[in-house]
Amino acid sequence: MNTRNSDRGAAPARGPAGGVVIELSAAIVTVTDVSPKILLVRPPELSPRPGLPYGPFDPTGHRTLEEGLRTWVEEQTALHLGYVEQLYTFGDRFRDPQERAGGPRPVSVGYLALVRQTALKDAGESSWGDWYRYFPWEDWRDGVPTINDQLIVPHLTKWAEGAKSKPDRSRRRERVNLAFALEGGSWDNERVLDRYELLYEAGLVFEATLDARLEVTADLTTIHTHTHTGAALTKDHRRILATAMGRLRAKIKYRPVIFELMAPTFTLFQLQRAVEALSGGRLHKQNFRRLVAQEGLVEPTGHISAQTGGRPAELFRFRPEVVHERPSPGVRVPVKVSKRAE
Amino acid sequence: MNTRNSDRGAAPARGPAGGVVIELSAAIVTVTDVSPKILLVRPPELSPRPGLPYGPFDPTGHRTLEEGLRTWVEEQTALHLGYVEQLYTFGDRFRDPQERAGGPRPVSVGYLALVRQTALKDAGESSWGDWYRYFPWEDWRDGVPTINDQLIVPHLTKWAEGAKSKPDRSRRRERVNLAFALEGGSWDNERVLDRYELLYEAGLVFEATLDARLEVTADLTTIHTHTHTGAALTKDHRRILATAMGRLRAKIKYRPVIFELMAPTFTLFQLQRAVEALSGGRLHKQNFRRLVAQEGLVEPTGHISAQTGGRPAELFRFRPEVVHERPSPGVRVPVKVSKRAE
DNA sequence: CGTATATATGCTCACTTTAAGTATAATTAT
DNA sequence: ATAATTATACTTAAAGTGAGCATATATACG
Repeated sequence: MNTRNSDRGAAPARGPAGGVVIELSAAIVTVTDVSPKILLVRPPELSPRPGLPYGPFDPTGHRTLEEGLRTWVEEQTALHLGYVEQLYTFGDRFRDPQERAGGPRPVSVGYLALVRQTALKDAGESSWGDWYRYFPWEDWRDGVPTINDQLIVPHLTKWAEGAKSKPDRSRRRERVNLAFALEGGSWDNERVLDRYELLYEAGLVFEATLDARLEVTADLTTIHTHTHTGAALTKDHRRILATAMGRLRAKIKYRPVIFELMAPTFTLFQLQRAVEALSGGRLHKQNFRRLVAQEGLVEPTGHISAQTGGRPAELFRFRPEVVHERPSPGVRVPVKVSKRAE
Repeated sequence: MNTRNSDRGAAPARGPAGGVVIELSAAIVTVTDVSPKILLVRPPELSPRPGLPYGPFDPTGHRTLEEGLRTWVEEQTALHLGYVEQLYTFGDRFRDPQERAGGPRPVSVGYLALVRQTALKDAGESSWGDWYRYFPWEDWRDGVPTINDQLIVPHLTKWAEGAKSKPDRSRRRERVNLAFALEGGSWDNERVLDRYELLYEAGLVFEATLDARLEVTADLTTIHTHTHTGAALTKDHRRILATAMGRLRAKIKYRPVIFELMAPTFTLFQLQRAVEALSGGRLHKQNFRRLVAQEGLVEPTGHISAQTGGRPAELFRFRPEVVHERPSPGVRVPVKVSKRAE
């Protein structure tokens, strides 16, 4: 694999100083067994942090934005992208610190891409990382992450109370309650971006303190490195990843995209593990099988799996016809949070 | 109001020939009584068709894309935008015919904006148009539109059978069935874009035949003007509007955005009419009130409305607290299609 | 004044869906 | 053998949904 960060090679789309340059960035996701993975590339010279792969948009060569994305991804990696979906276009000033040095304004069109678990090794400049390494507070499969109660919620509460005006305080408090399921609220696993932005604003993620330092208005008393609130990525790539996670978590509920990540045949438990990995919660096993069966999402192959300790399971395959039968076929399961050790 | 199409005035973001220029286009939506409205501007010199308002993105002046949009909209119109949401970034080659004449590649970041029904008259170069004028096949409030059965479905079926290869035919047939609820399928009011793209590919909308003519590969035997399949808009603006409609129809089901379009107080029937207008279907009145009540979306004001023939109705207001109580508060109503005269 | 008509609102009821659990089957590890 | 592990069938209580009936309060019009 030869994924390269396009800091070298963006020339075709680079405008004049004061101009605009369009990047196409990709959150390329896969799932191996119980772990959701994101493709990351080695950091460019300036930054010690890894980042999402991205490439330039070539207005003379690329017929569409998506074609542009597919082209450079498949050129630079051995990956064939299956499902591809545009996420959001990011254009905040200084999302790339380079801009401060007089570079052009980089506007990034973010994409979500799904690839099946491959035998690809981490090679060259790219590697697969568990996405909860960057979002530890999002993994509720083993109960509420300790970091939430012990670090994040206390800090966010303090941050909320630290606002200057009273309405500001109340607004901050409400945002924190809503995003982190305080005061009787329930955890919404799709609000990944909301939560990241709160942490950013409160200075609890490394990117925030770095950006603040560059603005020379930093309050350096509360620097938190990646050891506390997940590993950092370059520029605003963690924000893009948050957008991708939220979108994917939402999408599996009403479109059969989960099967873009599965092998051609699979056991129901493997399917459940994949959904749980992406959703960050646990599912009720018996209800899960009833659901996928009665939604017509899968059909039995007749074969049974190689045993993995316990009664052998039947192998299933995706039923593509479901798309024509139901209005919005997906794994519409209530992702329940398991109470842990308490 | 002084909305201007930015064909005049896009200079700040215009790159060199072969470069990229970023436009910010807005689907500005409101609802008056029973009619969903979209803000349109007078066509630029070249086109006889109206279009969405759009303006340039100024990389030196605008801090964020959304700020850029708000800035030029509020400069050029008297409108204060309330809810604003990024939709999609459109970058297909030749989405603007000007590009063929050697202009820069225009990439358009589309936004959905909601404004309350205002007393604003159609004035100057902009006007409010009922969005079903451009999508007559989407309005099922009085049963399935005649155009669907009498014109669209027969033509699309013929188009599907006209594909060269057998798998192509089958793919086309499936897309048509799914999008237009054929063969026992149910109408999904969110698939606005899917349907528009089918009509475009089949050459049933005016834009398609125009674009084809410009490519000089047109089959001009099947030109359909706006009288048959809705009025046309400039460039790809009908596609952008389709995206906005689909997104809005989806969003009202799980976010209380409908209240961005209502007056501060309203009767439940007015609220129902607004939802029906956007959704393009009818709702069961009694269940609708039960739903908005038990979801906690509204609260009574104690006042009653000025009568409009019939028993006076109580006035309600939005309950903003609902956002903190439920995971995804919205008007999650089954938009049923009323069977008409059959 | 009385009747038709229109809208508003409360309530019932059958049916479906959902969350959660019990029970049992078929395998591996020790 | 026995414990542990995974698979799968079935039950049940609670909640939600779709449809309709009944009644209340207004206007329009003879």
